[in-house]
Amino acid sequence: MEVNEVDFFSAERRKAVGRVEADLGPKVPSSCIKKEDLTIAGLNLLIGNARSDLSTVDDAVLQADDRKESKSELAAMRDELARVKEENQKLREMLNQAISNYNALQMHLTALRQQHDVVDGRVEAKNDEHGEVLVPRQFMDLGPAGDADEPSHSSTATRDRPSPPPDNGGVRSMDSERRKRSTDKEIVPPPDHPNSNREESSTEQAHEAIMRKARVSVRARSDAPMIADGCQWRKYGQKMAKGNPCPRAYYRCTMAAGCPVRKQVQRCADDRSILTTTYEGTHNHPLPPAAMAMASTTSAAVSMLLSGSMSSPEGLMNPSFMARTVLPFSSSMATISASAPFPTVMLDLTHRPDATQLQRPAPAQFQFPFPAAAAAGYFPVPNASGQTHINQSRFSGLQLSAAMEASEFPHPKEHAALPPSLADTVTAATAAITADPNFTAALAAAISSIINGNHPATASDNHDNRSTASRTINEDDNNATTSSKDINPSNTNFTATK
DNA sequence: CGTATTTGACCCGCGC
DNA sequence: GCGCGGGTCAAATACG
Repeated sequence: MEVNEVDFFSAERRKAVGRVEADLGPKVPSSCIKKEDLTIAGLNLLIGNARSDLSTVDDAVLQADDRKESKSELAAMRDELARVKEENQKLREMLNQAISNYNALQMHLTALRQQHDVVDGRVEAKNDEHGEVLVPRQFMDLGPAGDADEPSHSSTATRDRPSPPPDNGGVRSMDSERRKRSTDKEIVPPPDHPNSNREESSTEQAHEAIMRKARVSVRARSDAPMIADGCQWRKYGQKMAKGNPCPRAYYRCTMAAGCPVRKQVQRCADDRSILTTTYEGTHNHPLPPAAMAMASTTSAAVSMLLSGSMSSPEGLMNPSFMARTVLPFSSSMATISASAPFPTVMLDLTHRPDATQLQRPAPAQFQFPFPAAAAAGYFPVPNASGQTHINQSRFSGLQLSAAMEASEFPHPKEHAALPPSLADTVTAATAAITADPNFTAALAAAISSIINGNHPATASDNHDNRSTASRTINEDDNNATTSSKDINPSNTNFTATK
């Protein structure tokens, strides 16, 4: 009887393991790359199946665990269970690897679509030149390609090449962008397009508008003027913000001409060792691995916000739902705010880990702490309403060596500004967090899993950045030097360290 | 000399 | 309509 039970559960486990292995074979990620559309759906299915199978394994283990007591083969069963659990753990790691690959694949898909859209945009622009389809500039600005053909980019580049004469009545090109941005707040549907489905384009407009405006904030302790996130930035402004004696600095991504991504960096008024970096926009160019964390996080967060704000904010922002789904454990914080003016995700990396977290073994998977009671404000966020606070992971507990950080980001000029003592482990941790694709994968995959559960169609679509369409200006301006700088893509150290 | 940063001016949205 | 604050521009300046 006892032996039969063991055999039964072992058989069940083996069957499940077999299915998981079949699903998660090492060829999964690469084989899925070939067909974009099939890739996302296929991986989603695989991940879902794998999760289901792992649950079966868990159940078998638990049931066996319950029944084994007082049996004569207790010791043998324990050994067996230990092996089962170990195998189970390995399978989980495989699943996480698949999820990471899936996420990387999504980013790859995003890049491919961006390139595709650039081509489309140019084709469209060409048609316009021939007068077949006259699309008003304003429409172009409001369209899905919005960011890419923003006149702002001409102004962005005007630093380095002579500005065209202000023949528009002295209104700077950036002003039209600002007007457009203000229009975006109301998500005004675009003027009729001869070949467009108004409803569909309206939805796309809304998605694009939110994508464009969504922000990711990172709070981290750092003495450096700016955290290293793998991207190249140029400072274009600084302002004193009300209520904070520390100036706020404005940076623009210079890794590619016309990249719409910007960030603001400001020290916390209360604790000046805390640096708050707010990212806005979506990169219109492929990113080095070290820079994909923020981009992916932004994209995933926006997807989440989209799926929630568009249909069911309560459902999306239900902490227990998210806790069940993706964030089973945790200690420091991430905040997701869908409230005005911009949907914002804030990651608080300033909290020291506790001992248990430091001691916990670190399987290469995302384990975001997320107590259900984390609904009340834990750290100050401008938007006080409609927030969900997510207690997040042991990322804040990363204690990476300064040497690792240095080797990770050998080039960006911002590093030159870092204090000579790179022994600031918090800075290193921050950099690691923002640069670690595993973090990206963890957060993005977690968020994507929610999205896929609620809105299967939106997860990958929302990564679709069409902002590069019809971007034709200043492709060769001053960014050549910075963009040519080699960002060391090898960040496997972080994975190994964790 | 080319590039990046600084900084005062400007524009816009918003609240009153 | 006006003032305030946020965000950006672009000439001046600094830097390598």
